[in-house]
Amino acid sequence: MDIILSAEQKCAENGVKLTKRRRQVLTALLECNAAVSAYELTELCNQQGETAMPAMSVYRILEFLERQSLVHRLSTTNKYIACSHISCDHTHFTRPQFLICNDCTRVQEVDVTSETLSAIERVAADVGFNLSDKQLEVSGTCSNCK
Amino acid sequence: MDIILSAEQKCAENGVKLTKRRRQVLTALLECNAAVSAYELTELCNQQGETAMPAMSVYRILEFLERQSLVHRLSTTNKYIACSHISCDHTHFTRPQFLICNDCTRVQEVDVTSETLSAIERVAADVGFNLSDKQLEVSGTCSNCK
DNA sequence: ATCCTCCATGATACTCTGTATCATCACCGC
DNA sequence: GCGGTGATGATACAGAGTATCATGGAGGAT
Repeated sequence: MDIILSAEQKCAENGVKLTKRRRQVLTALLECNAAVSAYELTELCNQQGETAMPAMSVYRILEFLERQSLVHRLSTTNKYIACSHISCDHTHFTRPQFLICNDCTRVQEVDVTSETLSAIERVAADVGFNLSDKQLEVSGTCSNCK
Repeated sequence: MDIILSAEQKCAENGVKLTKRRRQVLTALLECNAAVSAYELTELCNQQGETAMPAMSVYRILEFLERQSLVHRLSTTNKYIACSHISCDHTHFTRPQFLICNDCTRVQEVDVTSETLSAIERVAADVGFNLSDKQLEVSGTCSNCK
């Protein structure tokens, strides 16, 4: 698991710590390799875990991991997914974009061209909006489920 | 309120009825002129209402109104907003797009060019996704809140 | 080493959101 | 009137997320 090592390093750079509990949550999320809700993740932690993981902690830890860009929160489904760029040195200059499969709930992190994003930005500017959060979440059907 | 008349007409065309209760919910949503949650809308109905409006009914009625394209559901915030095109003959050839203000929660329904949408579609196709629901919800700061 | 402080975690209770289910009611065609 | 169909009422419950206070543990200053 050198993804965890990369994550630890990133945290260190930001002056925060990837504690045992946080590592446990991140590991579980990486292993399930899907978008899961906070409660599903709680169960996953408890299945493999020695000591019980309270849901409250999972919420707090997910919030922490999101601030470190180690996980992403999908607001359309209220689920969380591990960032696919933890171990590479990818920095999110644009916000991450997601394709969500309606059938199997698989999630794919993708890159939308900056032209597309700025096109959306222009439409927003026309009606006086400043876009803050440029994360797009679009649902559809993935290749497996067609 | 000739918006209600237009809504009634649309329903009639689809062979369904805009009952008293449904009209009541739609009217409340139109009057508050904002995106509100199902429970907030329930309260609004009960404030002005003669007979109590149960939350369960509001959920059912919102689902109905959404099928008739009279209201839109914002999945990022779990809120509902009246369609801004009820009384004009606008048909949603593309799915509606929304800008959501983080500060005042104001929502603006906008039109994104079909080129932009197809750019997103292309990115999706590259990784094997078929987009089903092309509704975009992007958050930012509106002109009033800058 | 000891104490203190700060932050992470544990534990509990509660509110808000949404759904399942069954009963009742109103309208419409026959 | 009768029966069928769809809308609404009522209740209970499951799930999601938050508030709050207590406890624990690593690190820093003395």
